[in-house]
Amino acid sequence: MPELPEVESTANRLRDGRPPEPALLGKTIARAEVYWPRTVATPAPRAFRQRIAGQKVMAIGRRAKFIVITLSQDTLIIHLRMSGDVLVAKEAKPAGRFTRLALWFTDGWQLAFDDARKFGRMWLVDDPDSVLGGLGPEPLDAALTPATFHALLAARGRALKPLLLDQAFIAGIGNIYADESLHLARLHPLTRANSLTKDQAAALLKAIRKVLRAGIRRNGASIDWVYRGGGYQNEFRVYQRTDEPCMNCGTPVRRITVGQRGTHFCPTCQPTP
DNA sequence: CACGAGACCTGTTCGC
DNA sequence: TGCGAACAGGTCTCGT
Repeated sequence: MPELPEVESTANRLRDGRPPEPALLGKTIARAEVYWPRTVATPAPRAFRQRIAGQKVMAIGRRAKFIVITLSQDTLIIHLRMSGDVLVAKEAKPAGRFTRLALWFTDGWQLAFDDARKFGRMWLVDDPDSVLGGLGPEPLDAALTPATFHALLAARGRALKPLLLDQAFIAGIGNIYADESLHLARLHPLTRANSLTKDQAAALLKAIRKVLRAGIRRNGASIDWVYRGGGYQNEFRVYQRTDEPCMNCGTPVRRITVGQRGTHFCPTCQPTP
């Protein structure tokens, strides 16, 4: 489901609250229940329940597509993968059909992790780097300059689309924002990374930032039942617009498969390399 | 290192 | 209406 903008929006919602949901910041976890054991990547579910009880929520943020919840002792890291969602509800709310894990706070609220496809994962670790250590740079971090980005691209012979999806290369971009970025930058998804000029690399970075920021502004994209509340789907340039006219030139948007992912592009604006 | 295929999972939508 | 195929905001692992 979620990419950087959706995870950012979700992390903000948990941290600050979004009526009627209260903020989780400052709450203390009373207990946890694990309904689908594989949801907890580490430690084992039993140890997870014991360790997390009594810990207080000190901070909530995002790194790549991970929600990072800093607790008084450990760090709770959540990845929603394709269909995960976190819901804050009153204690009385029973576990739903898709609830894989729940945390109850001492003040009577609960955090439910729902995930139809069971791909989502959680880690409770004392060193967040043990989970997040291998990630590439944050695309919105000003420390990533156009020159640096060009150098990173120049070192890779891969096609742009799979490279943008590689979280070790750059963090947080998924299938939607990869396609949207490449269209905005007018680059074909199969263009080799090391063939980009300095200007093209700068344009790609700029496009990535523009679509991610627009996504965040709209609270992410909601394209089916999985993630709700976003509005960015109304601004899609190519994603899920197969055969519809390109907004630049009117050419029908084409859909191909790249690295087993549906890939949308305009054959005119993004000519074959 | 690059790349494709298969796993992990279940729900919705599409085509006949 | 029914039924199978295709498809889905992700990532890991294995073989070439």
